[in-house]
Amino acid sequence: MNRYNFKSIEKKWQKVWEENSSFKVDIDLKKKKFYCLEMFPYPSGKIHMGHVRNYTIGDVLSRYKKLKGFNVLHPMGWDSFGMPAENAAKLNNLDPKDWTEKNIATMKTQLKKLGLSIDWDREISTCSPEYYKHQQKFFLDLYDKGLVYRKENYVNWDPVDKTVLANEQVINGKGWRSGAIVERKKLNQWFFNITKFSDELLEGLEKLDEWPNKVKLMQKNWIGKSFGCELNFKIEGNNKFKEIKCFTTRPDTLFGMSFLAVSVDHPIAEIYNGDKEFEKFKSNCSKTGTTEESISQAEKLGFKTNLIALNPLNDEKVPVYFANFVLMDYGFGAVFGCPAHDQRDLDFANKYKLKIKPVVKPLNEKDDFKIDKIAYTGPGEIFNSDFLNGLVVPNESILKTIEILEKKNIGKKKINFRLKDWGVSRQRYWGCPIPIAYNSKNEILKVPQDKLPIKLPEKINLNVNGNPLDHQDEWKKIKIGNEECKLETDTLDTFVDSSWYFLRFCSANNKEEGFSLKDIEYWMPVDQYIGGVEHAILHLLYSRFFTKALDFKNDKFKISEPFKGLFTQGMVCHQTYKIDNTWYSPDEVSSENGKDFYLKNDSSKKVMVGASESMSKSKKNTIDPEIMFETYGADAVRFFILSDSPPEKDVQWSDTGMQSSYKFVQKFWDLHNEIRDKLFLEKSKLTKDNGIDEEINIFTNQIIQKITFNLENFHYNVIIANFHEIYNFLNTCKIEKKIKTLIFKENYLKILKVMQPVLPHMISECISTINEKIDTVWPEIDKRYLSKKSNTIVVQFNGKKRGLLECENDINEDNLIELVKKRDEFKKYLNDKEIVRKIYVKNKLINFIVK
RNA sequence: GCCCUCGUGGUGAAAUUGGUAGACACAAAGGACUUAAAAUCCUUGCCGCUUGCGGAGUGCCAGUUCGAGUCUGGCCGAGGGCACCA
Repeated sequence: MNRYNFKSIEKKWQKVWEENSSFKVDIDLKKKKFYCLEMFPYPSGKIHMGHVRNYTIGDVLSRYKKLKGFNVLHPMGWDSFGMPAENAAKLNNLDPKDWTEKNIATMKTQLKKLGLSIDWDREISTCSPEYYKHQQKFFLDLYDKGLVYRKENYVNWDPVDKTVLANEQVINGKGWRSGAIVERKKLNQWFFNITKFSDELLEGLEKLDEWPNKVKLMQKNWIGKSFGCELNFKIEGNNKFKEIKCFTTRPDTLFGMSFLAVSVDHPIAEIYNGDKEFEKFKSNCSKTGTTEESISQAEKLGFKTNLIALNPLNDEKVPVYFANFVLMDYGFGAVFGCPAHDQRDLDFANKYKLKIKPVVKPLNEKDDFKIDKIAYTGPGEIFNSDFLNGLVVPNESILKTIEILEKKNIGKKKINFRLKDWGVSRQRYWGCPIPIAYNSKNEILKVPQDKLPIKLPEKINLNVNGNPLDHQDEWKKIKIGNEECKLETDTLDTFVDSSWYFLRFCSANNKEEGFSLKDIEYWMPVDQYIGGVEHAILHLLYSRFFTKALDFKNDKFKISEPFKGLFTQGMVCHQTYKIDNTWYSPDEVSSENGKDFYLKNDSSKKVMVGASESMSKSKKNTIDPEIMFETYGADAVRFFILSDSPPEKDVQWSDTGMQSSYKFVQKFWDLHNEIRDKLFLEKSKLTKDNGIDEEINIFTNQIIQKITFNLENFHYNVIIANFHEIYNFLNTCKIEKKIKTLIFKENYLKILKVMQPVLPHMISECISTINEKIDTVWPEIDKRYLSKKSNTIVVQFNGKKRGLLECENDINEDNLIELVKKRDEFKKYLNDKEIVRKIYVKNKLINFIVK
């Protein structure tokens, strides 16, 4: 038997694809385009299983669409600016550029080994001046449009990475990369005015019907639009502060107000400058901080001021508190407290013995409706509220109240967003330089076009405090007009790099422009974007913003959303192994029975088997893709990574699963060779056999139908099951000696074609061993074979399945009933019984209701 | 606390619109072939009794329906997101 040698055959086909530029594409107006894009990798060193899964999914889709006749753009590049390069370089005295380029070379080789259908002529790397020079132009373009500004403000300062983090990059009060506790620091920073597009970004979500709802919802919550009312409260007790502004979404509960709460960062805090008690309270607040869990448990705390606020509706006087649950950066940093209808306010009121006056009662409640420990936030009607009484909550009450408040000049309608502007300044070397300079008066000047790009200096000393670029005095010098100026030394957040790379792929080799309109008009939007859900907010929201920012004040740019379809794949998990606090990798442990694990080099040491978790270097539960390619071949790895779970869910790596995928490849190859001998060799005599031909026609068309459906719907795990069905069917045919007809041969070719996207190397080889051309056509489905000549009909009595009946196709109800009555096994259900009702579902089921 | 998603055999999972629950695989047990192993193939997989059949069965409890994994309501559990966001 001729064993399948994946090593030579995979190499062979990868070479063929490379030499023929098989996946190189250009605009072809005669063809429909399909732009398939997977999130590009950060070149950290080697690819990991997450990449394998991500790129396999995209590759199967791309190859399928190509066979379907689409002009498929499937590019790859490198998100190559960023801190790991700088940190690694610092540590080992290297240049970030060298480190990055070496990693790219390694990972590119690895990706090629996976057999991806990439147009490598379009490869891009964001750290190359060829890429970032365009980004600098876009920065200036956005600056001209007023979408970029500089302001001094408090920033999230990561003391380990010595850089500024965006709000989104602060997770639980810690830097997303370093894990260090983030500090507050005042700095001059560059901002993108993403909030200008708050509404558009929100509304755009509704049109993205090929995005997972989960992601859309996360973005919606992140943008956090709320509708309410801005209110002015008169303040007594201090000459300087006569008024405090509040934002509320529940103006209709204003009659229930019993205190006013402001943030400790509110301007009125000035009154308490130097007050020891207040300082103590303030530092207490910052201890509970703005960070999650700890805070959610934290008690509601207040600091009573000497100020009095007047309820604008009835001049009722209420106390003013500083409160730890009010944040300065949302609304106006002040809220009115209505304990009856807000749980936080209620907890606060109970603690400080403040009045609790209900003003909303559920319908059908009496006027003595009382609030105890739980605030009432449900629907109902307004009461205890003078001229607001009787309004229906919430539909009528909020709008009507705002109307009334506006008429009385007390407040006005207001829409508030949670979204904040995107701070893009980073005090790092390894990023895109910001094309801005400052003259001696510290005025902001754009770097003129003829001085672009501002290239990063190379081979500089990175082991300095703060931003290495600050120390590059020569590099900083730039002459603008007649003025000696200094370059901005901040570089751009790397999320800027990835906010437009999908446009660059359309014109990857255009030296003059970042993209050409002609190219993006044809290729954009990305038809299918595939990546991890961890980018649901950051990257995906920034990319949407950047696209809208380019579109802003630009009639020629006609794209408003970059990604038409989005698919978020799950993670690759593996069990973890641990002794005490030391992690061990899967190849350091072994097990005889699959339950108890011991160290390989010391079998007396029992290993604790932990939960299956997402593969990570720190837990050492990783499997190296390259070792898998070498052991089992790329096709088998592709097959396995798709097989076990639906792609949107996490998948558990399993050695036995991997081995069985390998076995599938081997046994299919063997079977193929037998089929080739029987059907495709010159000496083989093909016959005609109506029974066999019918059977193979039905099977082939049905399986192609299933595979096509599953491809279109990302049910890739089911496709693998379909492949097993194919093997099982063909193998049964072999055993039953049915592989001998001309029709069989035709069908077998079709079957090979639909298997090609998943197993491109082996199937290409299979097709070439039977001297057939690998054409670019996905087989048509012959619908005649989708409906069978006969059907298995379920026979039910009173809704219970009592048997099956094989009937001719489209049998009419009366004939079917006759058939059922004839059968012995059904007689016991019909004897002495009256048929009350019959439900017949054509070709599927008949249900008798009997008495 | 709020919002979202998901609960199907020993395991990973299938089941386009309500219409044969458990496809396909992994693991296990038994068997066939073989001197043996590998490979391959077959059978079994909840409960009850004799082959055969009957019963229960998709987290739990109700409901709608001739018929519910699928629809509705309530509960329990797991995962994810957001957060004192007014």
